[in-house]
Amino acid sequence: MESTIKFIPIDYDYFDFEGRNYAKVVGRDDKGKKVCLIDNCDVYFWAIVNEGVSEKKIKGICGKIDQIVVDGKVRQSNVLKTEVHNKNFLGKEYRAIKIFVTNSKDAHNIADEIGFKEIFKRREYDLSYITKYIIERKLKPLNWYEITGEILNNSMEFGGIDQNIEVDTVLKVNKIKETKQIPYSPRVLAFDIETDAFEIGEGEILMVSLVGENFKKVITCKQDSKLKYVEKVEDEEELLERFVECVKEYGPDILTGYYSDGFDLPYLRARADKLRVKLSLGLDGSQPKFRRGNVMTGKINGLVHVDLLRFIRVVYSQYMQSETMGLNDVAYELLGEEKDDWEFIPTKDIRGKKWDEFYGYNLKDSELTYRLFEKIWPDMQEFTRVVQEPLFDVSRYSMSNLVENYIMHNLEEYNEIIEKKPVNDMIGARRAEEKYEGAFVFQPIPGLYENIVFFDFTSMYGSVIVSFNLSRESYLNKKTKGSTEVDIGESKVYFDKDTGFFPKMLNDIIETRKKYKKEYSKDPTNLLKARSNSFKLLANAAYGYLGYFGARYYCREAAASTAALARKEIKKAISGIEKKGYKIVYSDTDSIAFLKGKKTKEDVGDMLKGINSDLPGIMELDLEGFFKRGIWVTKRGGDFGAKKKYALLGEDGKTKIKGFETVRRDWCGLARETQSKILGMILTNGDEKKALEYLKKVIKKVKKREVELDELMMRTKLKRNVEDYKASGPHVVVAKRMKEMGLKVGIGTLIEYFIAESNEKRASVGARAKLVGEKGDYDIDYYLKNQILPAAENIFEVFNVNVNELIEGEKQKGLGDF
DNA sequence: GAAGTGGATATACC
DNA sequence: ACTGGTATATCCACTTC
Repeated sequence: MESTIKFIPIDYDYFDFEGRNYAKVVGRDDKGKKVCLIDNCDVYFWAIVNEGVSEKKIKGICGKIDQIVVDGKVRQSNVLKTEVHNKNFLGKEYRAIKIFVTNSKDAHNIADEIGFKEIFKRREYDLSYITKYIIERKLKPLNWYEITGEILNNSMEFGGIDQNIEVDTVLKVNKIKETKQIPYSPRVLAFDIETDAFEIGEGEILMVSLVGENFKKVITCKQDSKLKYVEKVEDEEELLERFVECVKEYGPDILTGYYSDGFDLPYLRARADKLRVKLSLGLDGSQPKFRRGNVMTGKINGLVHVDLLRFIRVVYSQYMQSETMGLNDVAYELLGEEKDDWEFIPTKDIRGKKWDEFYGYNLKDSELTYRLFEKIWPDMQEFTRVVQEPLFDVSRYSMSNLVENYIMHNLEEYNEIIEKKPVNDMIGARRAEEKYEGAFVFQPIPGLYENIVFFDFTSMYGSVIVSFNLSRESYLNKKTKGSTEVDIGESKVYFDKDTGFFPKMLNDIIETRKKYKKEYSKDPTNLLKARSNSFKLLANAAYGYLGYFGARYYCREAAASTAALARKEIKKAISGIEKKGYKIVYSDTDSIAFLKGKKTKEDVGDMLKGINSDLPGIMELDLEGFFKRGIWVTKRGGDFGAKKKYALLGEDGKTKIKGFETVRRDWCGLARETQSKILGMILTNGDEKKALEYLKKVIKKVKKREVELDELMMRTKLKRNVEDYKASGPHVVVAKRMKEMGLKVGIGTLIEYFIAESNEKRASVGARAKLVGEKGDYDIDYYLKNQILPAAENIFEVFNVNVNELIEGEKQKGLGDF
């Protein structure tokens, strides 16, 4: 029986039946019912024919290709048919043979059989079935469709698939039609577990919390509780079973956790395996499956498992202040709320009321995760719609992957055949290429400045790429009529005047970003800001993508040209500003700072307009803001201004600190706080006297050993495994010791230590580095000479005050008496 | 044994 | 390995006088 429903695709999967591929798409209808679509699409790849090969010859080749059969271990695969089309490849038209095959997984093997000298390239055999399916059938994630098809009800089709999947309707698709978009909020369930041991599967799972809409629960096999949300079960087996039941009852579209790819989900699975319980969370009754890559990834059939940490890392981390990407810091920054306090103690020592505290802590984690998800969802949704890959993948993609998939899913309108992913030797060759020259950074003159204006180019690199048509497909081997010449230093390179698909697509992204930025200026919510930022990120990543060795559309010349033209344009803007009588203070990549002087804000606005009217293409210079004061300092051990280090006082009274030790987490808290206070005092008062008093107080405190150890801890992240270090800095020495103590240390571990006094006169810093709890008093000399003073030195140097004399107790030259 | 230098390492800026 | 280059600054390990 044929029926038509409204449908929004959420989760994509595929299966093989009688050697063919079928898509299994789970989503909702407009009444909120769960629906699973069964559908398929043509599976094919391309053989691009060399120029000048006759049609007769092409036909002959098609005939041979038609005969190809590949015997695999599991199945036999063969070519179904061939067609000849006119297609573009890197913007150029070719004759191309479309080769239809039985199974997507065998496309590569069949492509390997095609070795005719008339064939110039074989392409698109390296795409996943899901990607192909979305492109072919235009069933894009998180968009609404009208689906016509046959409802499978106790049908024997596909081996009785409809009886083995827990949805309200299973529909075999006949027709897909895009329809009016209606608002959609996914049904979300957040979860979090607490365990006995940190190592995956080593300890017992003590409890698991679940938070959804009007739903909260903690399931535990430990002590019973009067708390309403706590449900006590007999043992761990039952806990796992009950967890699965609760998830099923709630029926989420999305199951979300924080670091759940790396901890919660694999832990649950490992315990289930150990206790011989089936963790059948999948709608088809299957257990979560894990893919081991750089990081582990856990997939559940039919619902989307989202590990919030992965998406936050890629999309937000650069815009966040948090020093760690842990749930506590991230929730505090994005939600203004922290985790509950809870000190981990051995389970056997937890008694009475302590359990209730633990349950509350566990629940809070899920609550924070749930609310973080709500906060981030608009962006995740937006990215998924734009990139057009399943939510599961988009929430985990790296920036380059997001850019690349955006390109791949938008190539159809250019009639383009998709370029292949580079293979190993190609990647090696690209990585071996020399670095090209990057951004321009202005050498500042140290000093305290008043009334500073900041301009910045909106999405500068992106707008350069669009304005000058820089990309792999527009890159030319030689100069042609109307081509753009770019001097990249080592050579001159040329780009076509016809716009490539890459710059065109990038233009769309930049337009979208502008739209959100405008909305944000009218309605300054965090969310709109984040959204505008995420598109800015995508636009900026497009440039990095061009120079990334793993990119399908890698083009070093285009990347180098982008940087070269950006340098040229910002230098032009700088001299334009100077010509109007302003003094430039600083500039880095896409921003310019100068002194307002006696001019008015209107003058500045007019000047900006003038510069904008001369900018090429879509390039745009924007007013970032006015600042009351700003300070630039000298580079340590040099007598010139340090780049990428300055502090500003905004008109709103807020300070903005860049590059200083204050913002570096590998400096101790005391040095950072001291510096931050000093900068604040100097910027707000315009003089250094108060700040110097403050510094003296801090020094006295350090000398008297009145500083808490907590403020003296240094934090450094391991970027490799302990054994792989050639040089052992303090954090490596400490990490090695931690490892000997049986603690888990590896890539990404934040090593915390302080420097203690030593009897040995010339012991290295590393030899004096101690963990909390290790014996030793903090080294007064080290903290003064290597932390507090260096952090203050360059700032006071601006006022000709030498703070180094402070620790000897000498009087100041530059200040006189006070 | 002090001083200087280059490499390794981490982190920030845009 | 999972966007790019530019820049500061530390500590270690080595060389030099």
